[in-house]
Amino acid sequence: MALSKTVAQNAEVGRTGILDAAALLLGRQGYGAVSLRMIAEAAGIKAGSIYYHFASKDDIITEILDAGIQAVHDEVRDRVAALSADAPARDVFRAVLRGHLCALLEHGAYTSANVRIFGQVPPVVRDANLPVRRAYEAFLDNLLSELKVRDAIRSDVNLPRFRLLLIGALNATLEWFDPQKGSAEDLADDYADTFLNGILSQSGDNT
Amino acid sequence: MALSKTVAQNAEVGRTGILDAAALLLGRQGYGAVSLRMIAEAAGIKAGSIYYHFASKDDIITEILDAGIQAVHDEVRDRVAALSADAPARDVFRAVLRGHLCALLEHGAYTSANVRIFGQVPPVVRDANLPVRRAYEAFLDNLLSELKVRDAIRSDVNLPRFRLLLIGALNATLEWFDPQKGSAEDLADDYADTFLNGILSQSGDNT
DNA sequence: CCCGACACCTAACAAGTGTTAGGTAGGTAA
DNA sequence: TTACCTACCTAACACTTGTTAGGTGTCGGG
Repeated sequence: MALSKTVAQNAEVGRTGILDAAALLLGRQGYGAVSLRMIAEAAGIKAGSIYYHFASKDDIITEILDAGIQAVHDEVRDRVAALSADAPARDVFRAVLRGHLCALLEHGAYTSANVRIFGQVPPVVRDANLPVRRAYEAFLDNLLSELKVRDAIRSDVNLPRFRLLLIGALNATLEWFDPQKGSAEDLADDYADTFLNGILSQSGDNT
Repeated sequence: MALSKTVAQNAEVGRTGILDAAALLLGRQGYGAVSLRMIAEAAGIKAGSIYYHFASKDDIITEILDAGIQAVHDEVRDRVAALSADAPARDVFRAVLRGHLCALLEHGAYTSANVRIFGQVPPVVRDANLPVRRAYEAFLDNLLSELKVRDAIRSDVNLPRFRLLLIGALNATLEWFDPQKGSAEDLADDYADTFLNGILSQSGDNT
């Protein structure tokens, strides 16, 4: 049966083929709407065959969730590392937002899947994803507190809470972002300005 | 069968009893995880009986989604209307955030349900909810553009985009907010300060 | 040539899904 | 009393779900 290679639209097969197909479907349709038979068809195989590579559906989900976080984490880490050690706070903050948004919006079926389905999966799966998630959060907290020590961020800003605000706003872009109406990097820069400077005009009637 | 009134924990019965039970479950477990039999049991009736009040499961969902948006819209509108016409921009903005967050986090099984499941429901149901959703968005856009005309918001702020950023950040609080660690109003004020002033320190090394 | 190992398939399983048809108890009105 | 309406219940329908057991073809190594 080596002739039926180019089934459907997915050239990749095997373990990674299943994961790729599943991530794509989950990111688009959500956890509950995607069945193993859908994943199998998208990957070009039959439902039962999935169990040769994975022990259960939750097994697939777990792996996708972890890979999703890891992808953003890596992207952000690399972009920040590429800056010189004494880069201005503005540039560091921009790099974080650019990395997160690009990983989420441009590449990253896994990242999209994570943001979309994390709130829908059974508790067991969610818990399995927490360590990777916590690692990324800790990374961001460290980065932000460095900026605070440098006196670039106001001292009255509650950092863990701001991190939640930030990630929430960034992940929400997934619901409406349209790559044809502007790049993810431009959006990131715009968001960065808003977070850094606020929306209040300096000259206004502000008490 | 008038004696089996106080079944389970739900005193309300009939149409609104079903809606209340469904909203509570949907807000906690998500769309895919909640079945009609679960809703029925929580409402103290049997699954088939639901079809006396509703034509389908999607019918229930649609009604809950609409009520969820309407609740936030009303709360925000009332709080803003309670201010004097020439109230400072800061206060108007605070009122918006307080209204939205209180409706979402304190009262409002319907609101929580909306935020949680909107991304998971079938397209037909989502489309049915769009008009109410658009009305709230238009209301916010009007409010923000008034503040801009008053020269309280910087002229280079892209308002529709900022509204998306704002709502995204507010709705995301649902995932982590814990009422025992602080009130929704305090959180709203904190968020308002961040959005209005930004996080950048004035004295810093900012180019 | 034979032997496994690999990567898949077929067919079925029990359980759960939304949904429907038809029945029934209790109250109201004539 | 009779008739009717409301608000439920029972029992089943066709279907989908995750999962499993056992079978099949292909391929490289001995």
